[in-house]
Amino acid sequence: MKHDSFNESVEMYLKTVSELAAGDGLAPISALAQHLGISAVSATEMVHRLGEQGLVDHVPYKGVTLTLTGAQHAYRVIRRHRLWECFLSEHLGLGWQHVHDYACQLEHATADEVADAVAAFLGQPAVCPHGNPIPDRNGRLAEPDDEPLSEWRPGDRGSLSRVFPESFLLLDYLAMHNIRPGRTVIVTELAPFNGPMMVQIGGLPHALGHEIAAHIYGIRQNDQPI
Amino acid sequence: MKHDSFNESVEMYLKTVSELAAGDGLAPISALAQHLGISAVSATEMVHRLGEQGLVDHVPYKGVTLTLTGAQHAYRVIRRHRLWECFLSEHLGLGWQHVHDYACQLEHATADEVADAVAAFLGQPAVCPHGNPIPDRNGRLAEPDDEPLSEWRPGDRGSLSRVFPESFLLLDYLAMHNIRPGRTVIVTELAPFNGPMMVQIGGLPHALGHEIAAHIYGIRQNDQPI
DNA sequence: TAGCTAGTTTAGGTAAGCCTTAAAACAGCG
DNA sequence: CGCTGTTTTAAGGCTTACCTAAACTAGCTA
Ligand SMILES: [Mn+2]
Ligand SMILES: [Mn+2]
Ligand SMILES: [Mn+2]
Ligand SMILES: [Mn+2]
Repeated sequence: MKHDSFNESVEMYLKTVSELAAGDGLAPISALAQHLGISAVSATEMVHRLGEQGLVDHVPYKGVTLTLTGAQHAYRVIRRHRLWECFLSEHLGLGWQHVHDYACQLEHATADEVADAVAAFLGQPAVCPHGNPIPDRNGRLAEPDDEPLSEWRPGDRGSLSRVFPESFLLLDYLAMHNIRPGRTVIVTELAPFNGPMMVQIGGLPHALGHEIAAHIYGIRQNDQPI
Repeated sequence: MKHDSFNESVEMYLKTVSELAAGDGLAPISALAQHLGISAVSATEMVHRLGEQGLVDHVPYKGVTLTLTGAQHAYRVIRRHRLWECFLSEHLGLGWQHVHDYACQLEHATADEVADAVAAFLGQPAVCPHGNPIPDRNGRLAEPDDEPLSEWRPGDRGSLSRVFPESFLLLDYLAMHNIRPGRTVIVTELAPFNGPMMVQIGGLPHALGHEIAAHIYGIRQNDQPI
């Protein structure tokens, strides 16, 4: 193994590819660029460098995937990120919507020994405050089997599991409306003409736009009693 | 106020100037360069840049001091550093000699709100695990009135207050010999020909070289009972 | 099937922070 | 006053991570 730690920039690329490729498996460079707030040209360039280092595979004009090595490093960063989120939220009392950004800084400045010690301090938590699973120290990540609310249908009921991907604007909105993992949810109506999804969360009615519904995941339990 | 946060490089320069200028008030560029592990030419270059930004004053051929603005930023970094040290050492159980280096990474990735929350979590500690004072949120630092052991004379007694400046090799050595703030100390002998200083620390005899004795501070209490 | 367009890639360029080597300027000392 | 070692300037380069402008696909649409 040549490198063992990378700089912030590389880590953010790997993390972002991992997030964007979570669904279809191929992260378009434009999405990468947009997500990282840089130009597509710069992203292409960086992807080449990462490719030379064996961290990503690039299919020209199609997109980027992580290699095994790349994925391992990405998961290490994600682990540190989510562990810090737990600490900041549970022990420092910082706001649910803020800890994501604070952790995004700390994740690049955390030695593995520190991450392990934080994990022990927290009691080896399984998920971050936003419900996303925390990889173990070997970079193994339990893929949750929930579904975005956008795929639920009227009548479906269950409980919210996570918000993904996380972004301040979305988290802030959800915090304001008291929407978070653990809350019960019932889909009451799907407005026509691609309109919003009407739901009840924790007993209160909400209208969720497409964007939002696609980023909130839940576990359907239609057979459960109300 | 133009900037509010700086990058790691700038922060390390400011912090290092603050440390080196702690005594005489003027940090020679050569010392800066050596401490940061870069060439003197590069350090000069960077000092110019920092000067243009109003963070340091440079007296050619003499050395560098912090401006008021520069000092404030330096103390903010030092505050974050020492707060993290407390947390890592007291709550995560990481070794006294290791936390300095871990904190040196975290100090550049910590928002002020996080630092304040850490301080509150820790109960507003006054000193780091190595005995050095923690600046308050306004960057005010209580200068301790202790003296390096190198200035003590045979017969002097008191208690260790701090290790300064901190470096892994020194801290590791001290940890190995159970020498740390709070321990009682008695100077028993000063070996001739500039030899080592013989002391008793926590009841055990030690021979301290010049380097080391100059970096360990204590408060003399010759009038105290043994 | 040719043409368009959105997305992608290449070409060429910038700034920060580093580097080395060499020459010039200075401080402190004898 | 002149020597000597330290400090600074000068010159030329390197790497990383960005940029804009221009050329180029891929894949659809007419
Ligand atoms: Mn980050
Ligand atoms: Mn999270
Ligand atoms: Mn540092
Ligand atoms: Mn310390």
